[in-house]
Amino acid sequence: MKSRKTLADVAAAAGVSKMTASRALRGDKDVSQTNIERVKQAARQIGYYGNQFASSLSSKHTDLIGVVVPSLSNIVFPQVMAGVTDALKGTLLQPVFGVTDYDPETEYETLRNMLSWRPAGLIVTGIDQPPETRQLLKDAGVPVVQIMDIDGHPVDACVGFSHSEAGHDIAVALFEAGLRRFGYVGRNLDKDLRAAKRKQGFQSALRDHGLAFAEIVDGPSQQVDAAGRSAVDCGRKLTAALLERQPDLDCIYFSNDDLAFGGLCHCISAGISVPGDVALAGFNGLGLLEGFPGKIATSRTARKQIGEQAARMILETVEHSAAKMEKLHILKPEISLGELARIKNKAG
Amino acid sequence: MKSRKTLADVAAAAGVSKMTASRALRGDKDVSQTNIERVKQAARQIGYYGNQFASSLSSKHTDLIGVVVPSLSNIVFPQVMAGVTDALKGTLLQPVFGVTDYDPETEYETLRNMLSWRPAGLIVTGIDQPPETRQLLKDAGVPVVQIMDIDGHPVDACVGFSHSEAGHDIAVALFEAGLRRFGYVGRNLDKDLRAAKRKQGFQSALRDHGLAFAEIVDGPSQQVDAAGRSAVDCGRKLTAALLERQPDLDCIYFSNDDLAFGGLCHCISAGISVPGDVALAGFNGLGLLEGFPGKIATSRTARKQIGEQAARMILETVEHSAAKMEKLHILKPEISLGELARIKNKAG
DNA sequence: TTGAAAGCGCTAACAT
DNA sequence: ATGTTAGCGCTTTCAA
Repeated sequence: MKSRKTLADVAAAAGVSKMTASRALRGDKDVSQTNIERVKQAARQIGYYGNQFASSLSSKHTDLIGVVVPSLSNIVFPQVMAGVTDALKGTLLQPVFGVTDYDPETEYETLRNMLSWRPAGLIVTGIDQPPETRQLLKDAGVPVVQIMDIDGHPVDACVGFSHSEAGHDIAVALFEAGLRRFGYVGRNLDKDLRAAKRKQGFQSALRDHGLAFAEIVDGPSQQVDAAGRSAVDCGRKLTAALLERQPDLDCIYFSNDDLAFGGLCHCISAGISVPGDVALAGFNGLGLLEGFPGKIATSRTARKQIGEQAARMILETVEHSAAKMEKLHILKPEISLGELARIKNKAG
Repeated sequence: MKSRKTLADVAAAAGVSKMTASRALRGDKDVSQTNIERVKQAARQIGYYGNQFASSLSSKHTDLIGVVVPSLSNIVFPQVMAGVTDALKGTLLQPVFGVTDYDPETEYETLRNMLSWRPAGLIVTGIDQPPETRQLLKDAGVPVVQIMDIDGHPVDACVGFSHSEAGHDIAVALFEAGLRRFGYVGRNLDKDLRAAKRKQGFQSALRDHGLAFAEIVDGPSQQVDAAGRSAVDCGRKLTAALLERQPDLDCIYFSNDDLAFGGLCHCISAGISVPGDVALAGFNGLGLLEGFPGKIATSRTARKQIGEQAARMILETVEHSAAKMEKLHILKPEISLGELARIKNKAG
């Protein structure tokens, strides 16, 4: 850290005391108009831009909101981050992002590190942190919002929806559309707990109708490669493998839209009609699906809004200092059946 | 910022002085093994995790690397961020991200704000910052690496490639594959300077062969909507519009892969053979394309590697303190013609 | 409306 | 190997 212009330099240049300079720059009242201008101009002239360390150390106060996400490879999380960023725009707070790679140990370390920056609030993805991490969050002494999942016990506040319910609901919708022979394509389920919950919810709904997945294909849990390949491609390959083993499926549920879209790509290449021969269902409602509108059923998640809402909840708590934060905010995904809806109506 | 455990608490709990506690926690040598353990255990027991403000203020040193990207909606930038994160993993440095929404004013403010955190280095997307921003970067007194573009004058170091050359090169490759009637589909060109450079390079190459775009379609420059829709969808619609006006095109160049993929989706739905009836070319080499391997020609950019390389360059400068940083690192995109290559060989 | 003094929690530099 | 002293640059508090 190179030493640079300090408040003292500004004060000297403006011919006032450090305190007056400090007050003028922060917009404190009780500073004469003359001095405000004099100080601000001096600051600009000598290229002064403050020192957050000194400021925060002295004031015991920061404007940082720590945001922890599992991955940057899945576009969903950058979208959450964008939501947080947008909601914080124009406020004094600013987000600081951390990435865990779906690794609990990394998550713990990331949080410890964030706490050493004394953030004004914390937004953490997921609700199933290990005990030690939960303890860290509880003791943090700042508002904590867990996002994306509500199936479990939040440390404090929580924004998201139930993934097992989401899986359950789309299974019901697909069943009611007349589909009976289900297959499943997933990936990374050992680490992606929320995807696992969806699968489980789906299975439970099938059980209620005396059904089960006819076949399950699981992809590798390794990260996407450097070029970002793989999610769609993986879906394509797994779908090909699944349909080879079980050609008479009438519906495949995927752990997300990327995989489902890969499945669609396979079907188109192989001349399989979708959803006529086989229906495909994914999860998230990504822009990807707009390429073939209505071809893939999905649950549209409000991920950007989740980020916004979480940020707003922290904002409120910080501003009203009293803990008036709502503890639970559900943004339930909306099911979109696409072309299946027509088929369903015809059938019904 | 709530007041929490301090070094003094740890020292008291361990029965040593603050200095010994400080040294023990930071892994300084010249501390007895007994005390190291005593202090570390005391720290864990009382839940101490340091105060970066005090530490950095005192030591005049930070571990922060500021990383500024224009957008989170375009998966390319999260991939760059992932590269930076990976390269910094295991080092003492850590990234802090800022987003500009392609707005120069926001970029300036973001950088000012980052500088108030006295980062050890800065990674900034793009090379065409306005004069005031350039000045800020020059005066920052920390290593600065501009990424993704080398067409211009870097403030200091630079990692990326020439976009005009990239546009030029793929135009040549497509020309040599026998294509002659070119159309163009772009979006956001007023703000995305690099996309504009590619288009310009493409046009220049066409001119060299006495050709020009037969038709150009420009999409809206607004951001993607909340659900992340739009990039692929926009490509689909623009392609439909373009082909309606100019049905005899034999190739369409898109400002990126998302749009190109949308174009492919349109062609498949409309029964247009790709690349037989019309060839499509995009830019980036996204995972998207794996859905229909080889259907879309593209320039594969090494965006994750660019992030990694930029981070490594800053690491080196920081570690060797002397400015031994290489000033220019080119990671040229690799052209992939896909199925066009076969056609080309047949033709040649 | 302004300024002087004190101290935030830590570490560098100098003792011992 | 350990402790003491003196700040880092700012803001809070109190006095004028």
